[in-house]
Amino acid sequence: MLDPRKLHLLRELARRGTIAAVAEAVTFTPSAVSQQLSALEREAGVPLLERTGRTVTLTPAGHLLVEHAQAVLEELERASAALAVARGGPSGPLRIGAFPTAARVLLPPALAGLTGAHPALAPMVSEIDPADVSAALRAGELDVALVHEYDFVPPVTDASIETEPLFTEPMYLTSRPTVAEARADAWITGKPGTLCHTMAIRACQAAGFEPLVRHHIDDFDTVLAFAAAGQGVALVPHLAASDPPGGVRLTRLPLSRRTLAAFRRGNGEHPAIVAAVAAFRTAVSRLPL
Amino acid sequence: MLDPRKLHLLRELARRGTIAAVAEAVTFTPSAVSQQLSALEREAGVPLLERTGRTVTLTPAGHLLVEHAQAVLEELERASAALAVARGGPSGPLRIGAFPTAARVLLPPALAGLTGAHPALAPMVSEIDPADVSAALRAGELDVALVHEYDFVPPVTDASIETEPLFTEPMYLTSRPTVAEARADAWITGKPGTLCHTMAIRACQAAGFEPLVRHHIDDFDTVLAFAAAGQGVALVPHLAASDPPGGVRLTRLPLSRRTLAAFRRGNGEHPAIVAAVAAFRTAVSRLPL
DNA sequence: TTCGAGCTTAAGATGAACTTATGCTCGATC
DNA sequence: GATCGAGCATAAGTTCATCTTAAGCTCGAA
Repeated sequence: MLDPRKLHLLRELARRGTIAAVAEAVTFTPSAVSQQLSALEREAGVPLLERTGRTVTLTPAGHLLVEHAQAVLEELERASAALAVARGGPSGPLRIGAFPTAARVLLPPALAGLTGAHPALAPMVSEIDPADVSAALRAGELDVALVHEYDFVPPVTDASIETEPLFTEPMYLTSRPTVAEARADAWITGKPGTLCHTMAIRACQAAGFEPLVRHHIDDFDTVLAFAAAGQGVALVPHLAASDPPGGVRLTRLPLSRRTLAAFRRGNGEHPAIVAAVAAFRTAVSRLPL
Repeated sequence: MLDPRKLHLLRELARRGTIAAVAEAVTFTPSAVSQQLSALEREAGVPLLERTGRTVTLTPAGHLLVEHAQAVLEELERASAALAVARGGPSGPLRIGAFPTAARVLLPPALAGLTGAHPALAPMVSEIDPADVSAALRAGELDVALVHEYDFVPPVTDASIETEPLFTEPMYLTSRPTVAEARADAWITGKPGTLCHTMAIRACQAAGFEPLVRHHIDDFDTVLAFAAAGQGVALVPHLAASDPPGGVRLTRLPLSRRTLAAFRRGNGEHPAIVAAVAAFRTAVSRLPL
């Protein structure tokens, strides 16, 4: 019988590309991952990995098996969710990931509602950029996460991750009426690698120029403080723009940001996930949108 | 992560009813099965088995998990079948089960065709009564089996077994023109527990009487020899009735028997299964029906 | 050429899973 | 109503898979 643990490693290899990265994701040594994949290959009776020097690539058979691995792991996830239902209501630890603004604005009321309704539930929050969420979910480091998508930035499609939209908010530009007019300005964006950084670059490119990025700051309150001090222009979402510091003009742009809840496919019926998404929704409904 | 090996044991327990029977089916000791199921229960965090004295019963949660176990094991079966395809064509051992008449009439030409077309395939045949087939398939003792169904005998429905119909043949009665007229005769049926035995009993009950069973014989050639010797009446299928011994009158009845190929659900795309069913079909097409 | 990143293999340690042995519960039998 | 056997659980020990550590190999970059 094929071992789902090995199938999981194979799937991670397909996503991350190197054995070392897989090992880091599952907190094994590369040696262990290598051995497990070799064993899987032996059981499969057909080469799954192609070793060329110090790199590995999946063979067509390897890719095929990844598809099936996906289906197997999804069914196992469903089975676990069904057991959680049988255990009776949400309980135990629930690891929540959230981008910083959500952690500040959305999570406090959501968590209050969540633990109020389900005292046995122990939510644990980690700040995490949306770009890293799907890997963290797959690795089992998170159970549910708040992520966002921007226009211009294609949403990450991952067969093993499912999302539920929560709300949409408009984006604002500081100091200038349009992005095009900020062509010569210094820009304040998120740190490289974050979605916010990508979003700002793409928005400027869409307006026909490459932005001059001077500051990399993730926290929108700090961003606004910098803008108020004349240190540059920035794009901020509605939620972060409700109470701008003095001297900061905000112009609403025809650009929006969608916030979603993400979780492992097959885990959507898990009572803790259901409860968390419900709590997110009621918190959203009380947001100043 | 839930262990599919343990899920398999739970599914077998649901089918067979006792831990001892499961242990026998998988050639473990009852102790091992008991320990594995206890471990599964611990991981599930909810009681799956109810122990009352020396018997175990599945709880509702246990039954629920069996449903999911079924789905998981089916996906694993699919993955294995996909790997067999990737290995390139049918090869290796293929364990075939067949009821005696099929083993004699159908399998010799079918196996000749099969090994002719796929020399790397090593078919291994075991005679087995259709009543025992699904258990043997689930336990992995067989990969594919020839079974039959009778009118009057409801087909065994097993969520983990899939069937493909091969052909239908009429049934014949020895010595008498109708079943009702054999009310007072001595009957020759299959051994108790076999489908043929059940079928004969039910056919007589449908005609309004309980048969007087004197002989229990599975082999239809022997049955016909007994009938020729005046030892009783019997129901025989068309395939076994092509060359009746002298003195045996055969009357065709409005009663039929269906022969099917059975295999584990999810395994239907396995190249060896595909090849075997194809070989069965060509052998059937050359049968005197 | 050297360094480092990445993969593999060998060898040892750890833990899961099996067997054997034993005890318990309960229904059937004498 | 004692005994027997079927059925399950627990304890203890063994075996085997799986992990880590350690070392070696390959290849691209400095």
